Amino acid sequence: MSLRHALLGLLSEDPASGYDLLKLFENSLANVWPATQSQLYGELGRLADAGLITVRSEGARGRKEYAVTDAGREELRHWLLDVPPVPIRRYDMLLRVFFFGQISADDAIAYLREQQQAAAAEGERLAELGKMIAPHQDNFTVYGRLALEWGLRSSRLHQEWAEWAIGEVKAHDPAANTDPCEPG
Amino acid sequence: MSLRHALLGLLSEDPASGYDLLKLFENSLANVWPATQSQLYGELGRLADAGLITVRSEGARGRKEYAVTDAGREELRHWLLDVPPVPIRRYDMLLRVFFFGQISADDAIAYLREQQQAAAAEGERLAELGKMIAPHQDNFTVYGRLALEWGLRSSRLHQEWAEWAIGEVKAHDPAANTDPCEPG
DNA sequence: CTTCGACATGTCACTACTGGAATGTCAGAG
DNA sequence: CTCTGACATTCCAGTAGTGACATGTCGAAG
Repeated sequence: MSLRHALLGLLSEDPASGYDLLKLFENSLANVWPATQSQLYGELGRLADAGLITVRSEGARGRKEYAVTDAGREELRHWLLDVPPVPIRRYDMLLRVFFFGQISADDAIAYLREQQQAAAAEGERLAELGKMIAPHQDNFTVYGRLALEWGLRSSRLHQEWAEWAIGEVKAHDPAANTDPCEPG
Repeated sequence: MSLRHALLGLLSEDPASGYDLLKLFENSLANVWPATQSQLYGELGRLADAGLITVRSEGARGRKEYAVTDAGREELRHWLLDVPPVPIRRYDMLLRVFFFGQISADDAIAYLREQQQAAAAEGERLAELGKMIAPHQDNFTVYGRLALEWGLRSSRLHQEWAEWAIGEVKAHDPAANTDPCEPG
């Protein structure tokens, strides 16, 4: 139920509509907790039903501006301080590695190279994102940078690991010949 | 739908029953793709319906030993070679970081320290796991070690990042006093 | 005045995953 | 002979997440 708290957290900084929140999400929270539009609106409804947020005003085009209530703020604090975060470890990418025995060493290496490149691209994307966001502004941005740094380090880890893993696969099957520098 | 392929992959090495697979999962795939018992049995049924696996024999206590079919092996290869892995990025732990503005710097630092310790513990667990599994044996074990190394590096990343983040939080709020070495 | 794009919300069917309960078998220890 | 624990499967209700579709408003450009 983290989306619930993500919304509560965003609304704690500033009141906003579902549409606003969707936009805010895009280059911040979506990087650590993606959500679709339908999920977001649904959760806002449930949050309002539970009294954790309220419709502070209704604007043009059916716009509903939500604001967090005292109960909501309390719930957010409780989540931040008392609820241990659940480590989510589902790595499609690593799952495949277990089954490298089913494909050739060359195919395995090609796979790892693709992963390395994907990680590099992700690193670039995050670096770009870092340049885009203003120097500091609000709390949200300041602390978001901590998460961004995590992403940058993670991207580096992926690249280095892939490099290492390619070496391992080659060591395990010396016949593999994807390196153009070493002719047979 | 990765569980489907995880099962196909396991059965590609050796035929097994649902119960066997559940055990196999525990200290291997569960680290990169957890699954509950109900999910596993359900998926086996669907896999059999789809003709990707078959019941090769029925033993005592209703035991059904499944084996992968040619279609199943083909599906596994296809998944490994042609389907790009979906990066899953849902980090409850990082989500909370965005909302550090809602709690005190001391609380934020305490949170980061807990994360650091959790990562250290996870590292230990994986190191233990590495000692437990036999030197090499089958393909599955050999390549599983690549995933294990990823876990070890990831654990180190978490620890180092947490250390760094604590420094950042302190720099942002110099009043924070959780470091016993620097008296006020 | 029309059309287009941004604003804005809601709903639906589907899949994946969680957690728990129910049911039963078989081998070995006492 | 009985009990326990490992073996073994099935079902179910509930939640979270996905992707697509439906609906409608408003301002500005042409």
